[in-house]
Amino acid sequence: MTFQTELLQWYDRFAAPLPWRTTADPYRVWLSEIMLQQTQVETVIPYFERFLAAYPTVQALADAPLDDVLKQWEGLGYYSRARNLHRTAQRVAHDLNGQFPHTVDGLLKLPGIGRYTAGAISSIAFGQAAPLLDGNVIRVFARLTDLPDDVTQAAVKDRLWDLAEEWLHPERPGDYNQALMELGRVVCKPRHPVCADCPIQAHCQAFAHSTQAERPVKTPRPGTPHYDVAAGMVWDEAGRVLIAQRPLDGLLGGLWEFPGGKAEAGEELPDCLRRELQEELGIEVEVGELFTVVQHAFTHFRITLHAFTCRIAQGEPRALEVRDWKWVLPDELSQYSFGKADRDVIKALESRRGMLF
DNA sequence: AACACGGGGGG
DNA sequence: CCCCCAGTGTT
Repeated sequence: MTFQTELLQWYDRFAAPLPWRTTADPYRVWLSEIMLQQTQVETVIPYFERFLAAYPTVQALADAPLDDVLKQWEGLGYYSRARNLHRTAQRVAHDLNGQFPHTVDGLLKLPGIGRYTAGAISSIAFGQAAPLLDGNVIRVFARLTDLPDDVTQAAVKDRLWDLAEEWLHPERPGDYNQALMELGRVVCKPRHPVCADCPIQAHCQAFAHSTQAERPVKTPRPGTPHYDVAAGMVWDEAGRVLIAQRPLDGLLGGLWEFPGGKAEAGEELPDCLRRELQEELGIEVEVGELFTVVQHAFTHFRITLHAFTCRIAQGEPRALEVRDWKWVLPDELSQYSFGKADRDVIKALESRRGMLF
């Protein structure tokens, strides 16, 4: 029996009842696939449920303000996904008569849909014979073939894409693709693969050679740099705090923050904060006490965020290097989307306010 | 081809 | 602390 047949039999018996598997509705398949990019299944499930309740159709999503969509996305990361999701919803709703393209080539034209996601939607929602390759499939294939090559190299990935196409199950491409990924998630795991439970163990070259732990081969990534960041909690006479919205492009694009920025080499944090608030908002501030300190790790660097209490000494805020700014009451902060580090600052604010009474 | 882009989970 | 994750877009 071919490994494809055995894999599908296993999938038919043991497939997890994930919320996006209840129907083949292209909208649900698309939404789940965008959320699942670089994000684990367990993390996605609650976001998917909430998002679908807020926006039951692609039309509803297209009609929503981007700020609301970003608020729904808050905490999921890679916020360009939310911006592209919104753009694609508007394209589908307004230009494509509410219908997603069925083919890989058609889907690839939409923002946020690359080779993987186009293959996933095309095969799962529309039954097209389209291959896909993600981190799970790379690992499964690298072990099946006991691949000694570095899978972080583009040429090696190209060969794995060829393999994905060659090995595709023509009658059930969507189920086969999902079965491969599910096998990688629950059995052929990165560490401690459960080979005893593997339905295609008999086909696995790495199992035969006992090299599972050494596959796939990857070049280690370099260590991440660290930065100190100063942020201002600028208060006015009415007890409101100043928040700024980041530009749409770049890190945490479109999210709100307590304004500030990275300290330059040798720069004192209060000096850094005064400089940043002058550059971004055109205000002169008086920097007060250190309110709280938060550690946070991004993919490519780590930060220590130092949040200072401030007051405006001179000037009114202007949107010089920010998309927008607002004075808000502490109770209103929950209406805006923030990155994790700033949410930790807000958490410290809430716990300290509770202690006052 | 290399890099930017979040955050949570697990060893 | 490290690595991993249902990748995409830009340069």
